[in-house]
Amino acid sequence: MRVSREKAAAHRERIIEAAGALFREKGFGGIGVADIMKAADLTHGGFYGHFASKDDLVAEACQRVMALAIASWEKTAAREPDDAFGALLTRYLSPRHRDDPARGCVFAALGADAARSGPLVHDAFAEGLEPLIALLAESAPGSSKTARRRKAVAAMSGLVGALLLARAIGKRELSDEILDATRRELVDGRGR
Amino acid sequence: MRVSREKAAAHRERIIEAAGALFREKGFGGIGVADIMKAADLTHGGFYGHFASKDDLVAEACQRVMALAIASWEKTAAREPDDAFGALLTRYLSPRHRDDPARGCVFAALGADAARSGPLVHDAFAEGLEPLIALLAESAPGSSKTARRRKAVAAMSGLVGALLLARAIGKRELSDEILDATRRELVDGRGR
DNA sequence: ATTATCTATAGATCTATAGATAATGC
DNA sequence: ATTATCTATAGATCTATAGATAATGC
Repeated sequence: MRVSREKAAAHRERIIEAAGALFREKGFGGIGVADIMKAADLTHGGFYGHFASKDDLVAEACQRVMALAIASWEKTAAREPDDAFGALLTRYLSPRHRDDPARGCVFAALGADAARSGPLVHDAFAEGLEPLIALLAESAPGSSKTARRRKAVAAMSGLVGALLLARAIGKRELSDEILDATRRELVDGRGR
Repeated sequence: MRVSREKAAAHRERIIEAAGALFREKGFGGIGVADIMKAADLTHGGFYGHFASKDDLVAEACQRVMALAIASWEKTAAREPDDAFGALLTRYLSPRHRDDPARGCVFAALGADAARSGPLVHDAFAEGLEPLIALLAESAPGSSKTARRRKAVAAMSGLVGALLLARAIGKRELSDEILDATRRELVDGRGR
C-alpha cells in the first residue's frame, strides 16, 4: 500500500542506512538487494522506486557512511583538543573497532571492493578520504605544514592497513599485536 | 578425454595459478569457477575432480600466492643486503605494484575478503603474514629486537594500507601522494 | 489522479553433480 | 579397469521489471 511522501523519504533513509552496514559487513557483492530491503523492513520490488540500480545505492551508501565518519572524527578531535592526533589514532586502532566492521571505517572494509568498482565509487572514496587526512594533518606532529600533511597521509595508511590485517588473520594474539604496534609507532613515535 | 597423471597435475597447477591472479583482481566472489577454468584452458565440470569446492581452491590459491610472496621478498632482501628494509618498502610502494593487483600483495587485494571468510582462510592469512613481518624485522631499524619487531609490524600496516587506499581512490594525484608520503615516512624517518 | 509499495516473475549467473567419453597404465 | 575430462543440467540466487494494489494529496 502507498505511504505518505514523508514516510517514503524515511524509507529511503532506512535503505541507505541498512546498506551502509551490510555492505561493510559483507562487501558490495556479498549482499543482495532483497536482503537489504528485508533489513529495512520493505519488500524487494520497492527498491527500484528509490534507486535506479544497485550500483546507485552503493555510491549513495558510501557517501553517507563517509560523511558520518568525518563528523565522528571531528567530534573526537574536538573532545581532545590537546591531543587530537593521539585520540583519533587510539580510537581507530581499538579492538572494538576491529570487531565491528559494520559500523567501522569504510576504507578498511570496502577499499578493495572500491578499487574494483567504477569511477563513480572511486571518486566518492577520494572525496571521503581527503577530509579525514586534512583533519589528521591539523593535529599531526611536524614543524612545517608539508611535514604534517605527509605524516597525516602516512598515519592514515597505517590505520587502514592495521585494521585490515587485524581483521584478516585468525590468530587473536597477532591481531592484537598489529593494533598495538601500529598505535605505539604512530602515537608514541611522534617526537622526531 | 583423459590425460596422463603428469598432465593432470599440471592442470591442477594451472587452475591454482589462474585462481591466484583472478581472485586478487576480482575478489573471491567476483570470479566464478567456470571463468577460472576457462583461464586455465579447461572445462567447467573438470574442476571438481581437482578440488572439493570453490572454498577449497580459495584456501589453496591464497597459500600458494603467499608462499611466492615470501620467496620474492627474500630475493629482494638478499639483493640489497645493506638496505633490505628500504628496498622492500620502496618496491612495495611503487606505482607498478599499485597498478597490477593480479600479481601483487594478497593482503591488500583480499584482506577484507579474508576477514569475511571462514577460519581456514583466516589461518592461511595469519601463516602467510608472519614470515613477511619476520623478514622485515631482520632489517628494520631499532636498538632492540622488540623495537625492530614493532617497527616491522607497523611498517607492514603502512604498506598494506597505502596500497589499498592508493587503489581505492580515483584521483591519480592523491593516489601517488599516498604512496610517496608513506614511503618517505617509513623509509626516511628511520633515524630515531 | 498520482504514486509508493507489493507480488510475481523473467533472465542471467553461479556452484555442484550426474553420466558419458576416451586415453592411460596395470 | 581406471580415471581425467567433458557435456549437460539441476537447483539456488541475484538484478531488474511488469502489472496490480491501495493510500495520499491536489
